[in-house]
Amino acid sequence: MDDLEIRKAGLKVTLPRIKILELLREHTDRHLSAEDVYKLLIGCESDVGLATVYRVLTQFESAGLVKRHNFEGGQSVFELDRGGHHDHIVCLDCGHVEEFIDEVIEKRQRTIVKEKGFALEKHALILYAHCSRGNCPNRNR
Amino acid sequence: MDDLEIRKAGLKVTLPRIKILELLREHTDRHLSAEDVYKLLIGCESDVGLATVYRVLTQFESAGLVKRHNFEGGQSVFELDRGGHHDHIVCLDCGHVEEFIDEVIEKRQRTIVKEKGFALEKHALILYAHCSRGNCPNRNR
DNA sequence: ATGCCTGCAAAGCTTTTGCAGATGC
DNA sequence: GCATCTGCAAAAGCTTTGCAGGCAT
Repeated sequence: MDDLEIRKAGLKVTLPRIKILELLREHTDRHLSAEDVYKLLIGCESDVGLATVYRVLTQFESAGLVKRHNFEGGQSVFELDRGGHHDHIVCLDCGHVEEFIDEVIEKRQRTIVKEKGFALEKHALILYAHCSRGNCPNRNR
Repeated sequence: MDDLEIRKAGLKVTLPRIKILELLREHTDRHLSAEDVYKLLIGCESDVGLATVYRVLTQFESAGLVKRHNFEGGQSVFELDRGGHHDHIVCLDCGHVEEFIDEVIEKRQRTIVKEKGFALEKHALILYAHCSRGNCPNRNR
């Protein structure tokens, strides 16, 4: 089914693209940086260049397959775009990402922006936190 | 009075530091990148190196005089830290920054994080928007 | 006088780009 | 077969660091 999504995006179905999409599907618990994807591909015996990873991720972003986020720490991270908007809780210890959406917050945002005389385009809400009691369920990185 | 703040931070009172603090005070409507500060200093006949700007801003950040934000676009931007926490509305056209704080949103955030079993450390909420009807009051950059 | 600061240049990181060869369609 | 894609290497931004001289105290 990966093929179809890639094809729909107007891109040729190549091994790097299939692999990268696959990886993103497998890691929904933690958003991956380009470097992460690159290392995972190397571990998978797949021989893909870092430049290609960046190119593919950027293309996927343009195609709406993927969303790019700028969490703290310089590196961009990527997640599969499954349509619905949501915000993020990021664990500062393990990088685990939890998604949420809260209508109360969404509504307040719209109200605030309107009050100030702006037209809201998009927003980024990231809650930096620690997994409960230090025993992170996902403690890599 | 700049002198006092710098001294309180345990830093020597030097021209670059005074100038940079001064600039940050003058530009509260738009957060400045290190590059912005550098260019403004050059325009002010002050001859300060870019590396020094970065160093001073980082020192100010450690001292709690300044806050660093990662808005979209790779570059970090800096604002004077006047104590209270607040979130930001950033105009995508002109870079104008409006601050706000909303207790409803703050409270919801705490609730959500607790529900998910995390301990909130901090958060970043940025609303990207357009100034009303395209006639940005501040349309530099 | 001493130790902290500064400017310059060089290096570090993440990300992008140019190009020749490879591959999908 | 042709256009698109890939890997490599080089380059491009932003930021940090090493070092020798300069300045605040």
